[in-house]
Amino acid sequence: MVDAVEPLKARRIYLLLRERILNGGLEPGSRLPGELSIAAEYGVSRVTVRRALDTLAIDGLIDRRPGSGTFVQENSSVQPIVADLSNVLSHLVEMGRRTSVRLLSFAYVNPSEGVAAALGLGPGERAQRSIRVRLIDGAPFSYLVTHVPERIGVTYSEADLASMPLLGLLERSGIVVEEASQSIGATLAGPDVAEALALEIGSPLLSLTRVVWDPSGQGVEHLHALYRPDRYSFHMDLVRTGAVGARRWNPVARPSTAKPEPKKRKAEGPKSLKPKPRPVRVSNQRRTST
Amino acid sequence: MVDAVEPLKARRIYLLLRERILNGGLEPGSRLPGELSIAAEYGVSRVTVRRALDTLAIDGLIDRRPGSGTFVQENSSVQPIVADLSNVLSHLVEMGRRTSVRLLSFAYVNPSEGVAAALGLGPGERAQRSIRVRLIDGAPFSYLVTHVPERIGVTYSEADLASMPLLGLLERSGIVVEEASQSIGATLAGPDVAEALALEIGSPLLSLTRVVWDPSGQGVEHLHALYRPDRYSFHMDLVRTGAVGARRWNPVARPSTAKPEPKKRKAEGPKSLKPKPRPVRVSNQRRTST
DNA sequence: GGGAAATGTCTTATAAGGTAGACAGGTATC
DNA sequence: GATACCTGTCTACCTTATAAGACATTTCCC
Repeated sequence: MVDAVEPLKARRIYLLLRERILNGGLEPGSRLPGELSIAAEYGVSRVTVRRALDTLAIDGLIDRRPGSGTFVQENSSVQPIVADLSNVLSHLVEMGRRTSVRLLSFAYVNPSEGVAAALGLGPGERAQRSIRVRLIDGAPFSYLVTHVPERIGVTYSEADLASMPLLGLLERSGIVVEEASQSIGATLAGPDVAEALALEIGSPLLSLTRVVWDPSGQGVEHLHALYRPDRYSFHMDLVRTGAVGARRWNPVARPSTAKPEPKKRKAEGPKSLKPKPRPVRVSNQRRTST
Repeated sequence: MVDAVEPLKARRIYLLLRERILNGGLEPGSRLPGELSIAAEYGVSRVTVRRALDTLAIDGLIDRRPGSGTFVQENSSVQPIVADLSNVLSHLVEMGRRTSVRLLSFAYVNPSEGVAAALGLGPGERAQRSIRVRLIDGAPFSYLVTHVPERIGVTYSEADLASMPLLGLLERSGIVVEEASQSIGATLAGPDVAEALALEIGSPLLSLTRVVWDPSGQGVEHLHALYRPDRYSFHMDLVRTGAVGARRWNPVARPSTAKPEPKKRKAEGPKSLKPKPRPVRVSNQRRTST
């Protein structure tokens, strides 16, 4: 993993400045150093700096004022959809009306080894694979690849899938859904995903893999989801439990309909990570995509 | 998709392929598509694909056999550390002995507005900022930027921070830690983070922002963490609860010492998402990485 | 008003990255 | 053995990124 080559200075400057804006010391509304200063600081030409600034401007992170300077945009942090982790799925169920779905693919296939094993399928057993894109206000934010055992998949139609959440379809079909296991990672957008989510190839994505079982331990759904981190992120509240020496965090399970805090709070509560809209900006930045 | 400029294709292809090998559908031992296929798939020339493959070969991830093809190296899939989400922090506490820490930065600074607001600091109040990198077996996997109110930060030393988890230090200092709130997203590695984590610039990262409060609602820690997704990921088990019509998922709180499944299971349990590798090979995996 | 400093817009030149194609040689399959 | 497909290698050409300036225009401050 030797980095060898040293190209793409503009991108490097872009990422560097973006980091400084998002997490670093640069406050919203403050002025960046002049283009010549930045160029000198990083040892590149002014053209290169300008290219980086161009990208930042497209991202909406900066405001360039001729004669004055370049300023950090006030509202530079776009609010992503926030999914409460203890409630991910019903969250989507509730969103069913506010979001729309595009069904990109629907077929019965021989699943990959990983999927077959996760669902507990025997060799040669087929699965229904669907690829969907969810949009909110017309803007795509998630790319979902689901696998369902064939015998379960046939209980609903392609049209059903395009209009209802998959989990709802399963339960409508009498499938009892009891347990699930999921893991969260990050990855890059490949060509097809990038196109479906209106992103550049190589943009960062949140990835979630989930397997859902019925009470008998039979896998009923395998989901591989990719989310645009600027439009979707996971959130959870935790409470400290356990005796000293064996303390740990437990997630707070909220009622499915989001309610205000039951607890009193002095300064800033867990809910108010993004506190009252002062004339300033807030901490919990979300990254933009290239 | 405003593509504008699109440089550094080789590196991008490299990262995408690497992602597919490490987390995606490409099984060890399986053959990659031909160089021409890859070139067509990503819309680049064969030379560019070869450059990416060259780097992958240097990384030891692939094995190129003239006449046959390019194959995924058998031992290429590194098992990432899996953090149970309901237990993230104590997980780190337990890991305290197995991992090492490099303290990159330690200072008292005027925090950014976002951090100040999250911690409930008044104007002008300073915070201790530390930047640490955690390594496991000498390999870095996380980049941690923490802010602690100055009056709390002074209760431990710089050396303490380099040797003990921050949360442990806080509790040792008598701080009662009760609630936390965190959100998870994804981003790209900037120059400094890339170097600290031994990554290429532009590699995908898991990002976690957490704020911890004491019982009075006073913020005691603000954490901004970046994780290498190939070495660290979040995992959680969920159970379905609630009456029909208001069903939702609840996280399963496990004992802090990881125990085996209490439940019987027929086919595949939640633990075995990545089951035994069979001697078979899966040929064409289209989807991008996990 | 004048001047300093900032961005916006050019130009010219060089370096680096990427494209297109051809060809050699290996490997597997029928 | 014939064939198809693969990697390895090379050449020539094109496009893009970067550098180093010059110059105009705007804004702000004295």
